[in-house]
Amino acid sequence: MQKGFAFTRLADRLTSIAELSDGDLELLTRMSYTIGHFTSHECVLRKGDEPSSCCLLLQGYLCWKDPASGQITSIYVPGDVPDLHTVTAPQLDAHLTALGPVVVAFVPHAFFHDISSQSVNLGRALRRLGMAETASLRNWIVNLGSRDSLARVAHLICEITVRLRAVGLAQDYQLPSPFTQSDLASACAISPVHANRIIQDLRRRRALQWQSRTITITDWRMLVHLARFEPDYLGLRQVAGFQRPGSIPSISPAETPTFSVTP
Amino acid sequence: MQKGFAFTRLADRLTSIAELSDGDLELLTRMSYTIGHFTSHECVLRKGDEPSSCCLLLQGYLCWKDPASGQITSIYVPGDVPDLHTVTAPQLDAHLTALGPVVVAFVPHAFFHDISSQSVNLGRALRRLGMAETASLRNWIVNLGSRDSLARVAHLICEITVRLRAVGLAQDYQLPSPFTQSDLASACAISPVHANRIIQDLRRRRALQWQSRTITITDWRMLVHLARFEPDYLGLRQVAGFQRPGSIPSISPAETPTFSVTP
DNA sequence: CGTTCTATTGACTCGATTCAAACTAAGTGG
DNA sequence: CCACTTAGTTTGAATCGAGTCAATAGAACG
Repeated sequence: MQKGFAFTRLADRLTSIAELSDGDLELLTRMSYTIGHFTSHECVLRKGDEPSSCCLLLQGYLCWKDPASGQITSIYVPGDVPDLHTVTAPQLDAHLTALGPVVVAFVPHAFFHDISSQSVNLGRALRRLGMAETASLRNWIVNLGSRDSLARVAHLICEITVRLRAVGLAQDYQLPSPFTQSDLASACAISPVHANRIIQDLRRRRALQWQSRTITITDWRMLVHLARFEPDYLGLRQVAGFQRPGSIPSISPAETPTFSVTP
Repeated sequence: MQKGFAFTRLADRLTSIAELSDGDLELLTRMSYTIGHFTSHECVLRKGDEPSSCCLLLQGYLCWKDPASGQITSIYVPGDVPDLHTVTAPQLDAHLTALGPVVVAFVPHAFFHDISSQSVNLGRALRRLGMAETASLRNWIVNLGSRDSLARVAHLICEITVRLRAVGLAQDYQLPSPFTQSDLASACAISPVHANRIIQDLRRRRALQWQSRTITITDWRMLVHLARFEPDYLGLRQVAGFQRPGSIPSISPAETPTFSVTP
């Protein structure tokens, strides 16, 4: 992993939700961190911990998991800082768990204090990062509450795809899926058996493939439609294939790829 | 409604999650606001609005409601500021709706800017308010995802009760319920018919009464047990009848009232 | 005093869970 | 490199919680 990788991840993520100046980027390069590696289902942080640094996710997926029920309450992609809130309130009320192999950068709380005091703009960007999280939680409540299991699974896959693409990953609508179907089930609040049936359904509809730990979306439009996915809530400045309300549509239709079904 | 009522509500709420100095309280008294009244199911704010003030709830209940599905994603009690996040990102992605008659104070964004720049302590208290909200959302995901409908309803009632008591209301375990059973159903993601059956079940178990727009909890322990309610996530400094982990139990058992069943 | 909203009840249906078993892929150590 | 072990996926059958529909009863409101 090349030097400055952590910087790139964080810069990409912040840029996806806010405009950063050259000065802001310069501040970000001063980030100090230590690297951590974790294997699937390993706890990066445990309920009750009071860390003095934050986890910047560099590679793989993390999730918050309620220890008592096993319910997953949110999922993170590279560039995310799942425990950013520990800067203000350190105590954790859930396990931060790896979904597949994971690489993180532990960044001292002080860094986030420093950059928000040195740049109003970065401070706001970090607050927006937190608010994007809140919006995402609300959206997930709507999902669990109002959509059937097919739509839930489709929605989760749509969300992960768009978030990966927002930081330059999954450009070709292929995403690593190192997590198990049971993990997916825990996120969608359905049984593992049912999750499997839903995935088979999505395969049968030729919306996606899922093999050798990779999901390949073969019909993005169908998936979006099944999920009734509207990515506004993610707070992203642009989403390929979607127009933000009130902004001038600047993305050509060609940006939404048309897939051929290759068996 | 007496003068300074809005101050009292906000001060009580902030005190429930953080210690405030006399100077902090002095700052709070400088709050300027205008009063608004709303009737049941009326929208206080609508999706897409970009308000320049926040809603401090003085009386009644408010909720965020997803317009498309009708799903309620969170409920607020007096002292709460449901749209505090609009200070940083004004655009709303849901309707803020009254559950029964409501009185709010509209407080300019500037006030919150001012107090957080003038008192580090108040700034942190406001951030904690936001984080209590996030924790609450996560908890609600766990509810929808992992508990059956009886536990969900019981949990919601437990949460509302504890939050009311944290700001000095519902001292006698009686709480106003100006909302309908359908509202409750929308929050718990169950059908109105089923909500009704759950409530009857709770009545049959003699856990509570619900009549003339009032809920009377007749067996708090049973309700807590049915809900598997653990109020840590609310971030309150003290909860009567519960000990905070790591703190010295300072509340005598007598603080948890034993109820006689009065038919 | 009727109109409207809310609560209640029963019958039927269906999506999703559970249980159990078989099958496959992925490690691990001899 | 194979035999063994473990983790993950797939399938079918039985069951159950919750939803829907429809009709009635009751409370609140103008």
